[in-house]
Amino acid sequence: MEKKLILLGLLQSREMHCYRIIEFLDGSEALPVTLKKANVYRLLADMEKDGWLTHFSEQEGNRPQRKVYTVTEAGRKAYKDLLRQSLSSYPRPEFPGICGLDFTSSLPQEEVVSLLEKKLGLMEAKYRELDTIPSEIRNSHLCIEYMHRFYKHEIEWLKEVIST
Amino acid sequence: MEKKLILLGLLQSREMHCYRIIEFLDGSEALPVTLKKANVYRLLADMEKDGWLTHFSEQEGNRPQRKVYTVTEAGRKAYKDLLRQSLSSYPRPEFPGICGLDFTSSLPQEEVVSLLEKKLGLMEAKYRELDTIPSEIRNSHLCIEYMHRFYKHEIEWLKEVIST
DNA sequence: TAGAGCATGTAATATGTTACATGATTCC
DNA sequence: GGAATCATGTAACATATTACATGCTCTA
Repeated sequence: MEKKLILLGLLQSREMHCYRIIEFLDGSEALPVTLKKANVYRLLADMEKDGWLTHFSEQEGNRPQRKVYTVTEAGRKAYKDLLRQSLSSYPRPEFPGICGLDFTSSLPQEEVVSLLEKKLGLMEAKYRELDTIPSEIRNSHLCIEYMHRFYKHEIEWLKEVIST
Repeated sequence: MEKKLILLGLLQSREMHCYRIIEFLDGSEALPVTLKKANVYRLLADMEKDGWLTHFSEQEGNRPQRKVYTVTEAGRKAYKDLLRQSLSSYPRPEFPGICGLDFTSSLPQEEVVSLLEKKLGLMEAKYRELDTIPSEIRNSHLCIEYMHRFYKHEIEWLKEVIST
């Protein structure tokens, strides 16, 4: 469970409440998996139920109370286990984006080309976004570096496909 | 919804009952998304509820009855819509497999290397599997060709990472 | 002083997976 | 003739997303 791994990793660097975590992650387009709000809430609750986290409540002014989570000893153990598993296993990657390519014969050629050009534009936007991250950061964050390269190949490939 | 697209594509080439579809897909490791049994059953039922499919029942000997699905006119329309959307959009790809790489500093270096070598082995197995598919098939199925290349880059990259 | 939007979260729903059920058939 | 396994599917559970709720604070 990669998402739990990420959350444990973050919370070990500093304790946070859920909203803060989401703020943190939602900004970063550079994350290799999606982590949406409601899901983060549930994951934290689950991990607390499993004894990996504890929380204390905090209140700022009249704002709603919020739960600040901390990693427990069991949580640090679980983190290492998850990490070992993540590093040694190879979950089937998924490419929903390319499923359509096997059915292009159902549409007129020119339409396919114009649709794919739209897709290409979206890819390039993503790439540019990662490309603006300074390379010293990319180099210290393998995930970002990975995605940077991925999009590059992706774009090359799609261009090749379009020109056929 | 890529999965529905794939199912509609298949069923348009020939009508089938669910078990047959699963047989068909489960063999092919070359599919770009996962499609598990129970999920296929649900997706077919959903699409029938939406009027994209109809079925008639069939029975062979004393075997359990089975539903043979056919694509309706509305289904063919939906198929084209899904296809257009699939070709023109670019859903965020996910790489759960690499999340761990940003946390390698939590484990001793040698352990990380040996864990990653295990991962590498799994990648290579996947690659070889796709590599045995004859290249004329790969060339006519862009999805397969795509994945073939993907794994190749993936392997190169991980080797590079390990050697650092 | 009303409406926009932040801060914080829950509920309802959709999607996907694992485990179980059940009668034939085949295999030893 | 009992054990595996094929053929067909359902039910229970796990995971993830979208929509909604609610009380502040700021701005026009």
